[in-house]
Parts: sequence; C-alpha cells; structure tokens
Amino acid sequence: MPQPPEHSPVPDAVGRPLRRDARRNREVVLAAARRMFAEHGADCSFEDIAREAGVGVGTVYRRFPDRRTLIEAILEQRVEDVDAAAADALRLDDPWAAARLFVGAAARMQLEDRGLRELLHDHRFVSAGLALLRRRITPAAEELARRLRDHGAARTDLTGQDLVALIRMLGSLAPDRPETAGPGPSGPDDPDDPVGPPAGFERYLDLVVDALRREPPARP
Amino acid sequence: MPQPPEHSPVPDAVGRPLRRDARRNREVVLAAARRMFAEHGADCSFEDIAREAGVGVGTVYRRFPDRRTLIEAILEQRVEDVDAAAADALRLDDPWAAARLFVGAAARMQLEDRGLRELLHDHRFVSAGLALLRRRITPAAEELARRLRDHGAARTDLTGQDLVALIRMLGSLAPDRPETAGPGPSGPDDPDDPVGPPAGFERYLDLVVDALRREPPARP
Amino acid sequence: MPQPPEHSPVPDAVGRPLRRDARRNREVVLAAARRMFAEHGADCSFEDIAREAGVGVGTVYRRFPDRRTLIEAILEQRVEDVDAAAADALRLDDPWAAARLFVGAAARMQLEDRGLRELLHDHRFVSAGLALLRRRITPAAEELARRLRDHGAARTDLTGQDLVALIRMLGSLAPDRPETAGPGPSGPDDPDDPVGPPAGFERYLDLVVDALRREPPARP
Amino acid sequence: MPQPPEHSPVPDAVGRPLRRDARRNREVVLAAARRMFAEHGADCSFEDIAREAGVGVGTVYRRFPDRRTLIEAILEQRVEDVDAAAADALRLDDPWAAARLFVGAAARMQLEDRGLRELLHDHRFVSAGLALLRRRITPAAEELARRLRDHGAARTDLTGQDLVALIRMLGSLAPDRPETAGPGPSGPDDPDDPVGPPAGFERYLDLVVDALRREPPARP
DNA sequence: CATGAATGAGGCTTCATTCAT
DNA sequence: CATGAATGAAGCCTCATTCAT
Repeated sequence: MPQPPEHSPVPDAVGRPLRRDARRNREVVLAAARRMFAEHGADCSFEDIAREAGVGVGTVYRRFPDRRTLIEAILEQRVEDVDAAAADALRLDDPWAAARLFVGAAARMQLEDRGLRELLHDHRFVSAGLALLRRRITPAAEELARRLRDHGAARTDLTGQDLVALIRMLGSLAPDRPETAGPGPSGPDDPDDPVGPPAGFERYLDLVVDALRREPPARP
Repeated sequence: MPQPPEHSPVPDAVGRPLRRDARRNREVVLAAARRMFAEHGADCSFEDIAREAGVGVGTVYRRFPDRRTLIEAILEQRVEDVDAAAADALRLDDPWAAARLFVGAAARMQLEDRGLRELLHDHRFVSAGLALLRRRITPAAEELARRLRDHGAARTDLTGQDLVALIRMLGSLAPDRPETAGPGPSGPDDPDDPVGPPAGFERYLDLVVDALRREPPARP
Repeated sequence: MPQPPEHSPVPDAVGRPLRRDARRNREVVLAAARRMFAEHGADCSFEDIAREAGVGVGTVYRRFPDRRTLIEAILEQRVEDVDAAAADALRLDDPWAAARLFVGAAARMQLEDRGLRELLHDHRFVSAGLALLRRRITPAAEELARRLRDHGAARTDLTGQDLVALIRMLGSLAPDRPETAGPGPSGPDDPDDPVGPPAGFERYLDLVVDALRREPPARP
Repeated sequence: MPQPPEHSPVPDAVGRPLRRDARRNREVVLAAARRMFAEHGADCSFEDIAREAGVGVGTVYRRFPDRRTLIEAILEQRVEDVDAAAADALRLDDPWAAARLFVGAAARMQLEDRGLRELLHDHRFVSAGLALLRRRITPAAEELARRLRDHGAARTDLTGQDLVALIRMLGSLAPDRPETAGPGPSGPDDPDDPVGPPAGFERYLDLVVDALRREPPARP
C-alpha cells in the first residue's frame, strides 16, 4: 500500500511545506545517508553521502544543516519501524509473546544496521539518538510493561524503560568483526561468532525477557 | 629471586627490555592515553595524547606505532583489573556471589571509562579490543561457569562466553550524556539518568545474572 | 563552428567540462606547479605549490588528487611544445636538419627546466613521465626516422626510439650546479660549466645526431 | 689477494687514524648504505641505513655527519672501480677498444646501481657526486683522449671531458621501470625495455664512441 | 535552489638531528 | 664510543563548512 505522496510534507524552517523537487531531494539524500551509515558508520563524510545520493554537498547541507539533524531524520525513519513492531506486538494477546516480539524486533534492527547501532550506542551520537528513540517508543513500551505486570506475572516494579534497556543491551551483541558482505542477517548466530555458542541472539533474547518474570518459567 | 622490582618489563620489538627512561616514558604516555581515551574517546588525536603526556608526538609513535598497538596496551592494563576481580571472585565459595562480583566489576569498569567502553563496543575498535579481552578472561569465565553449573543449579548449557556476553550487555547501559566530570561512579544510578528508575545498574545486574539459574530464586 | 574560444576544456573525472572558475584555478595551479617544479624540483610540497598559486591546498588536491596526476598534467603541456617542435621539423625538407631541430629542441627543454628533467630522468617520476612522453612523440619520431632512412642515408636500423634515446641522453647533460636564477638558457654553454669546453651542448647535439649516419659526413 | 688490514686508515676529523672497532663500524655502515642506496635510492633514511648495518643511528652520524659525507664516501668506493676499469683500458694497445672498455664499464655501473645513478644525475646530489667523479677520473680520461687523438684518428678537438660526458649520457639510459629483482645487468638490453629495439645499451655505446672518430669506420 | 569549488584547520606520519644513558 | 630515545618541523591528506556560479 503505497503511502499517499503528498502526505506529511516535512516543513522547512519557516514552516512552509517543501516544494516538490526539494522534498524529493530530501528523500534521496536521506536514503543515501541511511545506506552509507549502515555500511560505513555514522561518521561517514557528507561528501560521500552526497555522492551516493547523486547530488552536490550543498544540497545535503541545505536539507540537513548539521549531522545531528541528519541523524534525527534517519532515526525518525527507523523509529517508525519500531513503532510498527510495537503495534504488531500490541495486537497479540499473550503479553510475553508481545514483549518478545517487540524487544526482539527492535534489537535485531541494531544488529543489522551498523548506523543504527552507532546512533544508539556510540557516545558521539547517542545523546541525539537515544533521546529520540525514548521519546517515541516510551508509550508503547509502557503499555507493554503494564500488560506484563497486570496479566503476565512480571516483576511488579517492571517499567517500560526496562524494555528499552533490554533492547539496548541486546543491541550490543553485535558481531565483533566487520559485517560480512553476504546477504541475510549475518550476526550473532554465526557459529564462528563470539556472541556465540551455543545459541546466539535468540538465546539471549529469551534469557533477558524471561528474567522479567516474577516466577520464572520452568525451563525445558 | 633476581627479578627486578618492576614487574613485566615490556620488551620492545626485538625482545630486549626497554631502557629505563624509555620504560618510564612508555608508562607516562600510556597513562595519558588512558586519561584522554576516558575523557575524549578512543579516537582522540595522537597529538593530544602527546601533549597530555608532556612529550613529543614522535615519542608516542615510537612506543605505539599505530592506534591498535596503543589500544591493546591500554586494554592490557584494564584486563589486569578484570583478572584481579576474577581472582577475587574465585575465592568466594558461593558461585552466584562469585559470578555477580565478577560480572558486576567488569561491567562497571566500562560504565566508568568511556575509553574502555568504546574499545569493547565501538565498531572501529572492537576487533582489536574484544578479541584481547576474550583471550584473557575466558579461562576465569569458564571456571566460574563450571562452578555455577556444578554447584549452583545454573542452566546446564551455561558457558563462560555467556558471562562475557552479560558483561558486554551491561556495559552498554552507559549514560547517554557526556560524563559529568565529577568523581565517583556517575552512571546509571544517577536518578536523572535514562537507564534509570527505579534501580539502575545493580538492578539489571541482578536481573541478568539471575536469568542464568535453572530454577530462578524466589523473589522477595 | 561553435567551438568555445578556449581550446581543450579539460574534463573532470565524470567527463563534464570544468566550470569556468574551476578551469581558471586549474590553470593557475598548473602554472604554479610548473614554476615550483622548475625551481625546486618535482618533489616540492603541495603546500608550496598552493602558496605559489595563491590558493589553499585543498584546491590543489581537488584538481590533482595525487602527484602523478599533477606530473602528467605538467608533462602534457610540455609535450605540446615538443609536438610543436616536431611539426616545425617535419616541415623541413632536409631530414638531417629536421632531426637536429627536433632532437635539439626537445633536449634543450630539459636543460632549461629542472622539473621536466626530473620527470624524464628521476627514478621516482620517470615511470609516469617517460611513458607519457613516449606515447605522444613516438609518431613524429618514427616519421622522422623513416625520412632519415629513406632520404638521408641514415643507418638502416634506425628507429624513432633511437631519437627518443638521444633526447634523453642529451637531457642528462644538465649543469651539475643549481641553476643560476639569471635569464637566458644558462646551461652547458657556460664556459665554466662542467659539460664543458670546448663547445657544450651544440657540440654534443651534432655528435650524436651525426652518429646516426651510415656514412658520416666529412668533418670540416 | 686480501688487502693489508692496516692500510689507508681513514683518519677522523682530527687526523688521528680510527680505532680498529671504529674502522670496522665505518665499513659496515658504508656497505649497508651502498646496498640501501642501490635498492631504495640515495634519499633513504639514516634510520634505515642503521638498521641495515645493524648499528644505531648515532653510529652512522658519528662516522658520517651528514648525507653529503656519506655520499662522497660511497662514491669514493665506486670511483675506485672506475679507476680499475681505466687501468685495464690503458693496458690495451688499440685506443678505440680502450675507450669503449672504459666508457662502457663506467656507464654500465650506473645502469646497475640506482644509487650511483642518482648520485651522478639527480639534481639533489649531483653537485657532491659529479665533482668528485670528475676530479678522480679526469687524468685517465685525458690520457685516453690523447691516445685517441694521436693514434686513433679521433676528432682533433676531443678531450677527456668528452669521455666523461659520454659516460653520463649513457648512464641516463636506465630502464624507466623499477629494477627487476632478478640477477645480472637487467637494463637496456631487456627486449621489453623502452631504450630498446633493436640493440639497447651496446648499440648506443658503439654509436656514441664511434661518433668521436674523425673519419668514422665503414659500417658492416 | 542546486551545484560543486574553495578554504584551511587538523589529524596522521616520517625523519633528520640531538643527547641522555 | 655506541646506542637508541626524544624532539618537532614538515609533508601528506581529509573534510566540515561556506559561498560564488
């Protein structure tokens, strides 16, 4: 279902909606930046982003006057993905399945996108990134926490921020080697990977989510 | 026992122990680098380190021909601290207390030292850093895991690498604002800090360590 | 004929002709580099070239990303001068006069320009320089050689490459002291110069060109 | 026939002959410098020379306070080789054979030794190098020139400096690619080499030497 | 508006040279 | 004497940012 093209026209500083070509440029640059961040890290040069986008540097600067602005715009996009995962999760009846879905999806995103990971963990960017993330996903996280407490026999002091913390923690389990160029979520399940044996990401996901129960489940 | 009073006389490339003045300078530079890493991150300039150390850049380069060498030397020091914590832990009878002590100490070090945190989490340095850490602390971690399994009713698939993973995860709970220069473990227990309410670091430490039990403890 | 008045609008990497201001700057830098090479050698610093040109280093790097590119651009200019000499020579009826004119002109250029000499003789640059020179002047040289063979009673095994070799050899007769800044072709004809009495460059030019004859001329 | 060890003891600045170990060091350094010059050019670093020699930089500086001194010492050695060739040549009856032997040997040395070539051609070193060469070989060159004039029907204006000029010119025929590591006089006779077809170095040697005759020889 | 040219500060690194050990 | 440590100037290059076209 393609989004209606004229919806949510990002306004410029003065508040006027952008001209059509300007808006298109903004999208092109943003997509290029996302690719570059994902591949080369969040400190790649504006020049590189411009080249990837096929525009001049000036254009990048016009739309995103500094790196922080650019970072926030990129996060805005990714946060929408998290929101979507949250919405999916909230549709589930079982609060534990919901929590696992939500936390897992949000954590996995970091493992697959170096840029995102840096924005949420790297000291140089985290103040821009984490605040935004928090602002946006807190409502859903709190709702999920409430359900866990009320219907899931979770720890009574559980908060939505705990879920955010788990997401960050799991996101730090990224492979300690440069991503292999191969397709698919190369990541902690690589048998050769240090996160490693015996089970990798899914294992730790279960571990920390289950740690939130008041009476933990019997293990198989 | 004819050992010189100084321990571990770092040898140079040819294997000869360093001259006295050279060794002293090496220490000075290393200490300066540690301070600068802690305060300004692991990508601070060699010039800055030299200035902080009160020597010329050339001296820094002589001892540490590239950043990787410097990083490894810094980690070597911190790893010794972790080793000490591991030794302390292994002296305890209760394996859970031991695990908590070990994991907690290692994780806390990251929260207090931005440089260390970057070396263990940042994509740009992690391949140098994490490998070294792993190499050095794996034996102690495996021994602790064994005790947890044998005498502590831990999950039967628990490994030493799981403990390392917990250390990394907890290390990612750093505050999302630049450290305040103040003394003491400013960190997740700051009431205003996003890791946050209600209990911060200690809380998550308990959470993830307890998650390793086969039959988790009754919560108070 | 709608050609722009400027000849050979040097295209950039993408193939687009340079903007007017960029082209102007390119010329300015190139001229400065030529002067600096001539005076201080082909390994003078980019900073120096920039200063001489009155631009920032970045500008030099933008137009000439590495020294090799710069060298080739400079040679390109000088090679055009050689081409002109070749054209003049080919207009003469007497093939020996033509050869002498061509070889003499090309060799003299080296004696007058330290930069050019280095580009054609110095181990560090010669692979960039000589190849280009060869590529460009070979056709004219071969044509001259053909005329010498067919109408000049030259050695029957004479080739255009022989002429190139003579040019290089004569170019190595440069004075062994730093050029005096004075005007005019200071060079081997300086009576105090080591190339020497009694006749210097012209003498050796005659010598080696005449060496190509099958039956050498009667000497006066 | 081993040279008597105590002969020609190079005196130090004060004129005292060097101590035995100091002399040995001097030789070691000189040999190392020669190797490094030959392989990496005459501008290789003192540090590299020291390493190659297995001594400290300080030792190199003690024996050769600056590069010029070192260059002259190296040339001194090579000039002895030229002297030997001159002596051989002067033992021949045929003055043309003698000239060819002498000029050929001296030129070939340059083709085989990048360092020597640079010392005699590169603007940065030539003032130190060429002057010394000239000073030392002029007597033999003049004598050979005299014999050519008197008994060889050479040009009547021929001088010893002409022979030196030929040596330089032929030395400039070095390959325009980095030397192949292979043994033997890789050089202009390489069929793939630009000096080239059809005959390379020997061909040009004959060419320029024969150019000195008053009545050149009939060509086969 | 879009472009990409220009700028120069700042990081990296090497090396000639001096000097303490 | 020999050593190799220390120094710092100087070259290399990149990039954030501004601005003329």
